[in-house]
Amino acid sequence: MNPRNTKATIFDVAERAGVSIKTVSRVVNNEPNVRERTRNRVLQSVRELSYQPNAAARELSGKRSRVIGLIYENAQEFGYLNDVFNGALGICEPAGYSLLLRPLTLPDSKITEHIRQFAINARLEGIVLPAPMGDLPEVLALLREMRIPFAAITPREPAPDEINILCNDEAASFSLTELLIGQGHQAIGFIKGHPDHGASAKRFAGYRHALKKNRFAYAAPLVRQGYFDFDSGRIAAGKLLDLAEPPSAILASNDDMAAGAIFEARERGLTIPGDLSVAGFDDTRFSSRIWPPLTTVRQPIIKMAETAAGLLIDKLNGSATKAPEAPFECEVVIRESTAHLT
Amino acid sequence: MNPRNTKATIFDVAERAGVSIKTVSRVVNNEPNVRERTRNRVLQSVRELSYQPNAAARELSGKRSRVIGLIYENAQEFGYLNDVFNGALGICEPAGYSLLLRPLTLPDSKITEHIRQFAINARLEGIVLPAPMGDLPEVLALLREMRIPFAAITPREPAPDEINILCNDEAASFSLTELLIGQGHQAIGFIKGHPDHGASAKRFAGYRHALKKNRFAYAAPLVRQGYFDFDSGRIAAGKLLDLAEPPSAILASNDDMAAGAIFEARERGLTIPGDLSVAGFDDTRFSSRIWPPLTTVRQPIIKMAETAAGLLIDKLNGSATKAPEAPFECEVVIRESTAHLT
DNA sequence: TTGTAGGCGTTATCAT
DNA sequence: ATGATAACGCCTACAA
Repeated sequence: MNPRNTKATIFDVAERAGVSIKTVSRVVNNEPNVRERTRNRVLQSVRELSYQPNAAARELSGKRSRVIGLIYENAQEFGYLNDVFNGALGICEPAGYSLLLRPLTLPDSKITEHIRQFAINARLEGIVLPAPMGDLPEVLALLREMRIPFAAITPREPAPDEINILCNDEAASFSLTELLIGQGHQAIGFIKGHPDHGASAKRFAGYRHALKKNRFAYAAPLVRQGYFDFDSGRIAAGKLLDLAEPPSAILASNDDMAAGAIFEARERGLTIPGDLSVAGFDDTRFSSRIWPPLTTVRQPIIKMAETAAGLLIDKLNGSATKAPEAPFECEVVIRESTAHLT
Repeated sequence: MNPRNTKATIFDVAERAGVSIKTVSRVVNNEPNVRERTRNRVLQSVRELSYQPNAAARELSGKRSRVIGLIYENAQEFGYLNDVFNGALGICEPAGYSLLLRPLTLPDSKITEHIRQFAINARLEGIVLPAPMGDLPEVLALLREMRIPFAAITPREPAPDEINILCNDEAASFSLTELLIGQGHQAIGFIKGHPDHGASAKRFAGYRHALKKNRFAYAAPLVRQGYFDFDSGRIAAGKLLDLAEPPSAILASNDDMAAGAIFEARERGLTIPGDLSVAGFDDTRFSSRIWPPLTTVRQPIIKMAETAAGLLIDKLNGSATKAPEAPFECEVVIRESTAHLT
């Protein structure tokens, strides 16, 4: 297969092409001031020797590590993370960047110190911040202070000159709520997400807007606080079902909590969706595999992660800053956990 | 906090300690031949300047990249991978190694070429192979050829001088089968795992041994092939339930397939565990969250990954090769998806 | 026990 | 448009 387990240096290429190493360097790094013919000759040699620049030498000399970090909340839904990993990895590798992962356990009072050490030790050039990392003010402040470019995936207001990827959570939540309303549900419970996550507010807002538009009175008891995890969804659903007039449908701010709600309902002998409709948010791998399959909202997470990594790399490479991305579209996925009120 | 975003070089430390850079190098790398007093003086300076050796320079000069790769099957069960990541990451970081992830999609006819490129581009010093990567002969052959040390997490025979981490799958499968037998089940269906995974054979062997020990006749129709994924579990369960004399219990070789079996049973209007008991293997995050919660087997995956990474690093650091690890213990977790035959 | 010189493969500077 | 040469920070000989 390969000539030899990689070895060719810039000198080999230069010799073979009959030029100096500096010219090779110019070509390899896409610098100007190389005659077209020369460039081609060098490129040819590069191919023939399957030359790969030595990253260590590059970094030592040029100051660029070509390493990007990805910090994430450890406890989190892995379906989301897996998509983020795949998306980011798929972009970084071909672009010649390494992606280093760093799980963090929240809440973490020393989070800035942890990130600082990570950034220094790994010589990070940039950082990808999947939700909810981009929602933490102290993290953003640290990165700005350290002047490390980052790309956040979270529904916050895009700060000028900063990369931010988001999708239309709110519109999707609105649609989902209207779906439930259309199915005849009069009392729709809502389980809020973790208050520190930007998405929580958006999803709640969509719910409220749908109620208002359809002239439903907002009933505070029908709204419960959750924290995006299974157990909190279970507890919140329990409170909802304990109500004198319990809702006939529950909209949870993510699928983990929706699964918890279904679990709780089952414990009480309720049938889904006969006695209770349940919908979630995220469309994780398991959303379609629990019984009944969950009505939910699918975000194009892989694409969002790809875009985040891509824009970050563009920035690191000094490319022109792209126009701010429009929000990505979410898609409502209707399955069997919701049904018409009979 | 930090004096300055890291900068001190070996020269700064040498000057401050009044020694040569070589002496500093010796101290930093724990080499012998340094007087105790001198060593302390150097260490002191290192601390005062919060000196961190420049990784790039180190690699360029010393040939060591301190990068470890982790290749995994992309489609795989997340819960397993998440534990593997956390375990390996938790060991690598403090030891001064970077862990680079590389998802692979199986089957992959060019897998050796992909791994070769990954190893070369990332300058890997070693590789961690979670299941089922360590079950692929061509992968092992490649790594041996390239002389890249690896640590495999899979139930294969430990080759001499190679690191292999495993747990007693077979014993656990045996226990689980006996549990079902003890519950009065006379016909126990079995869904085999992917034939290319080492664990599949072990788990099946445990099932057969339990049958034999309890003087159950082995009935081929009760054994179906699966591939560790939800759908294959669903299909296999369907065939079992189509039998003229269907089993009253099904043991699936992993939880994904067990979930598929439950799903299929539900579709047919069966009650779990009333009409059918179902057990799995892995205890993923969702095993306890589906309804009913799944009886399964828990492997200490995090510890196994930690051990794998730890032994690999020891090897890379030239430490004495540890004695081969004893298999890790699995634990049967009994939940509501299995019950006495009524 | 400690220090000196040379080189690792690139990029940057300054000529030409 | 191209090239010679000096960094970059560390480690491995080889001396002392």
